[in-house]
Amino acid sequence: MRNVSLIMVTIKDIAKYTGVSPSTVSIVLRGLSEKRNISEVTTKKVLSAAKTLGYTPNMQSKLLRSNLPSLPVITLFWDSSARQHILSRFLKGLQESLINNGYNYDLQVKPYTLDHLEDSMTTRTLLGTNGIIICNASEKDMAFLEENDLSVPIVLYNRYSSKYPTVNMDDKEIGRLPAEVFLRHGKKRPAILTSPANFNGMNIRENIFRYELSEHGISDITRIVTDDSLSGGYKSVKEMILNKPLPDCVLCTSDNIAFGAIKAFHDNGINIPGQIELISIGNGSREYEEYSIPSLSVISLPMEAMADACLTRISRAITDQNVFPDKREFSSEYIARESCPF
Amino acid sequence: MRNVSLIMVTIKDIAKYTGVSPSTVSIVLRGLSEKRNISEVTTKKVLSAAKTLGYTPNMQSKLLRSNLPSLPVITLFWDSSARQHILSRFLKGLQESLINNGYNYDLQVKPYTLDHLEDSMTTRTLLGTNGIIICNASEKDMAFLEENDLSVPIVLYNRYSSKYPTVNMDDKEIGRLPAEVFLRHGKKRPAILTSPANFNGMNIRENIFRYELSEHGISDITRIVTDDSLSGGYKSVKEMILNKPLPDCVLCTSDNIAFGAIKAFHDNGINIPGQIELISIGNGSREYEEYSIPSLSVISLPMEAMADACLTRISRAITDQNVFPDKREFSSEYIARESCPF
DNA sequence: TTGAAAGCGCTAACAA
DNA sequence: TTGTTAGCGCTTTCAA
Repeated sequence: MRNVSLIMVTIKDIAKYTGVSPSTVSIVLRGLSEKRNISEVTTKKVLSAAKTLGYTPNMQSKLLRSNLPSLPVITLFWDSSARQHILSRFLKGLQESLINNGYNYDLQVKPYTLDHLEDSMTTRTLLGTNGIIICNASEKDMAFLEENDLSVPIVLYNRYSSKYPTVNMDDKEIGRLPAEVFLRHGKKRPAILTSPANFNGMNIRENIFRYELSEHGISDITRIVTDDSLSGGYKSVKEMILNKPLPDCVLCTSDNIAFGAIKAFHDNGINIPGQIELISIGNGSREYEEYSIPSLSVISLPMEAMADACLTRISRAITDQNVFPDKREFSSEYIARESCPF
Repeated sequence: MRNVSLIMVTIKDIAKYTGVSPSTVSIVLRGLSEKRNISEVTTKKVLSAAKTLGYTPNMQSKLLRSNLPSLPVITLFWDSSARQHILSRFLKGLQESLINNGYNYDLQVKPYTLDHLEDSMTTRTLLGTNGIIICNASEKDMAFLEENDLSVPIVLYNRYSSKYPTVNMDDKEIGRLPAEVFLRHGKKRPAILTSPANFNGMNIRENIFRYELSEHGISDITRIVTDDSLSGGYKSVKEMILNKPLPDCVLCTSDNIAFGAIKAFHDNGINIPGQIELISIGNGSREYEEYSIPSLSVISLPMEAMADACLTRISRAITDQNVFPDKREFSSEYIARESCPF
């Protein structure tokens, strides 16, 4: 559509093109012609040149020249395909952390497409930021991060790495807790509704879940893989219903899947928790969990605390220069609500 | 906590402090000591000086110096207290628009606190961006925008102004549509669950809703104001139930309120849509509307198209210099689902 | 009414 | 092993 030349047009170019000096161009472009007594002829000449050449001001230069104290910039790379509510929870956590810790940073969010982190991490972006928090990197994105030496401090949220500081939840615990609940309730026929594992923590969670159950003689677990969405959860339950016997308890690996599943059970006259108890790995919004029908029992993830931990680490990396990749792991807890009481 | 000096420490300062030249400092700080044969003594001296002085690199300078073609930056100012899912819908809309139109922009999101847009729009931020999209500005934020002449092109989402280009939905239509549905269904005792109007469109919607109903002899409308959240919706319905007679139809001004209301009706054994029909102004996620129990009938807002329109306007403002404040208004539609069929 | 020169913080080339 | 110099794009004196 638009012709984007790779070499940017500068004030100098306009000056050369019109035959006036750079300073005059600068004055005109900032709308100060009148105040500075620039002739109308010159003004028009410059403005039209700017348009034809496709001038866009270089904001770095303006900033540099402005001599304003430049706050360090922290960039949050966010997988924009993530349909969950996490972003708002995470952002809120970050902002609270900024305030509580008295940090003085300029926070910005850069959406990126899963598997294409590399494309978003241009040299320009790297040069333009003092610290980076990366959320939900895919395996492919992780490979990129592991293989390349980026010049900016990076903290990984919910991923493991020996190269970068990481902030995680205890995935083993996340798998163990729901198993314990189901066992305590004497359940015998569990099912797990999950989406393709786009990070290894998901495998760990599921494996520990299975392991704990198998330790108590339960090894026949219905497993349905779908996409991480409400429609995915809905479809997988419909599929489940075709294959009797029904499970007596279900673990959903995300709130999206859980809400879809609940709707499907409801539509088919299956009572939650009467016939089937349901627990979700609570990666969504608290309120949406509390006000669903029935309200959703979850393994609650400490998103806000994790956001704070990410910020602390990045801040440390920015102030101290040399940082070793530490691993912070947060604990989760079971929150019993209607879909699986106690 | 941390001592943030307002004047930033530069490489020059470190040079003066350590008695070596700026270039040496630069080399050391970028970890090139070995490659460039800088002595260990100097290296250590510089690094420790950087730490004690609290040096953070000025990224503008790095960028400027790097000579990389600088993509124009578009900043999305987002009210971070907004609990809705809109951000993800809006962002997705923006990104699709970027791709579809072949725009070459660097997109960034800046969260801000409602009523405090002013604080986020620092000179620095303004200088650092080529175009701004502002979402959900409060009345106070709007006053700030109207009173000040900012140097960067701005487009307003979901707000009106004679100063800036705006992208809106047709608020009259949004008020009219649900009224028409309820009238068509022969409803007599409507209620409206709403939150404090933080922009005038909300008043317009409600006034037209009331007007349309009054035109058909219905002027006794239950009205409950609560906060825009699920708990708000829940509370307001509990309050409503105390004051018999119950309405026979309810308009919720946001999905959050609607979901809370639905839960409250459910908990009190009131059938939706059997006893009460419910319509929401659908500012949330499509999927969450579709898979709620019952699924939510909404006035559907064309978020993605609006995001595209915002981007088009900003792009136009960036390329052409002089732009007049046009007003684009999008049409909404009624989507019938279970909570109010037909 | 316009232009020349200096400098914001940083780095690369070259000199010492 | 380190320093000097020039220049990225822009704006602000000051001079013409």
